Amino acid sequence: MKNKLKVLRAEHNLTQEQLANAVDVSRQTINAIEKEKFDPSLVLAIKLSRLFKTDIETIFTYEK
Amino acid sequence: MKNKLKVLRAEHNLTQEQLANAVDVSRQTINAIEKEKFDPSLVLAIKLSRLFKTDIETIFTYEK
DNA sequence: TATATTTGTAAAGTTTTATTTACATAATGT
DNA sequence: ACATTATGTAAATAAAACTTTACAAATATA
Repeated sequence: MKNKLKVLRAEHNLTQEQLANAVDVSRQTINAIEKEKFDPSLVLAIKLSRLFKTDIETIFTYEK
Repeated sequence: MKNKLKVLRAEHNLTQEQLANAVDVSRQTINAIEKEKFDPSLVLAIKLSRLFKTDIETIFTYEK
């Protein structure tokens, strides 16, 4: 799964730590998702999509 | 988190097993999600939303 | 250049999601 | 009533998401 987290975060001028705090996870979790080490849980994906006011699938794209 | 899986599945006339096969998980996983024992992964939520041709948040509603 | 901030990463541990096997109960069909 | 199909549930295990601590490297700023 690919994601546009890093770009969205940059557009919103947030550090990984600020974003982590905003969605209640650790900074390392944000970093790991940006680096595509793993996918977020559904709840975290929903929180991120709400924060960035966009659809989950605009941020996270799963092919096939 | 709440979900409308059971209703959607009924509307589409699918058994838990058929739905499980369609989205590549075990029948017990579908049952557990319907019974709200746990939330699906993001990938599974996406697969379900595609199968039922609706948004993730129409199926899964997370409050607050 | 020196300092502070931000990012990348790693290891060990916990929690959550999903699997397999198995069995009991409920519902449907003959 | 009996057999088949569908659902609920449980235990043990595996895999994935996430945490904490910690440190190195990159980037920005004084």
